[in-house]
Amino acid sequence: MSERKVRVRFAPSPTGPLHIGGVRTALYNYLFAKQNGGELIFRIEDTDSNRFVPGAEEYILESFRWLGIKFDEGVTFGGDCGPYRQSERRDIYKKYVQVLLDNGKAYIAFDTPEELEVKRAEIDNFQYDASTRLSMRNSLALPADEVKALIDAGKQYVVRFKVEPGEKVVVNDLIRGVVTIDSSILDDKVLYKSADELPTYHLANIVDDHLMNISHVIRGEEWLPSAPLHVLLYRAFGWEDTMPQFAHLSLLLKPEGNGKLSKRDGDRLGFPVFPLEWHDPKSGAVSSGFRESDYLPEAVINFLALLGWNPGDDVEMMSMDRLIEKFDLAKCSKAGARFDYKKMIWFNHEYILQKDDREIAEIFMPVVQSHGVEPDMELLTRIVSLMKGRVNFVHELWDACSFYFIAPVEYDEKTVKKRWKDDSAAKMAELAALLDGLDDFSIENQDKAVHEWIEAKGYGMGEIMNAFRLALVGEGKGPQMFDISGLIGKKETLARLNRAITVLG
RNA sequence: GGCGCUUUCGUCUAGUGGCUAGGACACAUGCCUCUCACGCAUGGAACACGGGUUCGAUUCCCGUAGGCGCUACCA
Repeated sequence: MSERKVRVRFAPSPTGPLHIGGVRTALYNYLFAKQNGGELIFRIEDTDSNRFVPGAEEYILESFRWLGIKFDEGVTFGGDCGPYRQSERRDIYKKYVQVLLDNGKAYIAFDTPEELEVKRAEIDNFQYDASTRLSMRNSLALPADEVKALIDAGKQYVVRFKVEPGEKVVVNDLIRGVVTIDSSILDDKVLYKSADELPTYHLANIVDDHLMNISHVIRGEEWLPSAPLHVLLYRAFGWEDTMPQFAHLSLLLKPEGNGKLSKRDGDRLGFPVFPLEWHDPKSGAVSSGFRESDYLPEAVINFLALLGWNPGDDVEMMSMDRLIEKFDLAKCSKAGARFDYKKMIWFNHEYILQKDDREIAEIFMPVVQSHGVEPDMELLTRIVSLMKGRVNFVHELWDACSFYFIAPVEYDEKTVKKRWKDDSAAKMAELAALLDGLDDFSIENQDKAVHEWIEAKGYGMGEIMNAFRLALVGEGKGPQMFDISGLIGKKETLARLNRAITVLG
């Protein structure tokens, strides 16, 4: 391979929300580009006007913004190889289709989709190829004047690639090694449709990758069967010397059962398969997204990076910079990877742990506010530092720590039974009096005073603290007691204590 | 059906001819402890099968079986 500048692309079709598998493909492209000081191009492959979904392009762009995958060039990013939307490149494709027609690598076919359907119904495994093309209605079988007449009459046609049979086509894949297929099994693919004056994927893809100086094509495994066709296309254009290197990534599979990961799996098992929430413009259906489900983008990236690739050491927590440094196409696994959403939850937990308390508090603040509470950021940050280790998602923090803001109205029955004894009220009254007498209500001072009191009286640590906890929290959970009383303050602590004494008796 | 890709613990994977087959998630147990968690420690758990090649195969080759993908005027 020559020392060509690394240029890769992510080229989705705007047909709906970006699937998580597509996100991983984009991520690998990004990592590869950045590692090699190259560029990542964002191209929109909208050659099928029937499948266009409004809003999809914006959705995809917003997804990558959230995830921190940055493009260097392409739709909305500019660059010298534009336009980057295939629907805006009609003239370019038209020109190259003509090149193929002129050098006999392609031909015009008039068979309608309906006619082909009939043919397929009649003949088992019918394929439009060297063995059948002469019996079809095309410029190879028909006299030249008739072809011209049909075109002049405005008859719709397609341009098909003329695949020469009996040739071993070799694809050198960066992940899978040498893949060889016999050109005889390939069909004469439609490259261009006169009806909408647009090419199909195969032609547009090759022309664009060539014109945009793409050096490596990193894409999903579903493209592997058509890679030989693409090689043939590069050859037909005489671009074989600058043909990009291919790397076909394994697919993402269902967490359980058979098949590839689908939206249904997410719904069934309770995890998203899209980066952002998606509102389908036609059906109005809403699909959940990782962002709205409270996943941190770092966790999604880290998890996805390790699904089908790993650096070969035991380090799993990796920042984007680290991933860029360590990524290696040759270490990508060849077999499909099941989507282990439990591990992703673990990653989310780890990233909550790793992030600054303040940063988590800022994410948490709107959740708190939605419950009608307006804490100051300092207090919330302290609470977060005490509580964040116990949750997998930021929003779970509310259930874990709402007692800091809202006094218990009820007391958990089981906990009362277990922790509130006949003499608890009396002891809590003593504790209340003791705390009331403290001028210094700091956590350290409370801790000292209460311990001395417990020791002097010969009380059990557990009986005091558990009853105290029940009074302040309403149930048997939470951090160290003085981390609660100290933060809610003396007045609130005494109020909760007194209420428990009254209510529980 | 045809063609291609693929196959190590339940899951993600390390491994590249000789290892007690390593790590992580999940699971179980224990420790910590004023509760619940976190955390920490420990444990169970895998080379799909059959032939070769070799002194020796998880590792190389060939089959079989399973899995996945493609087989459109969709990408």
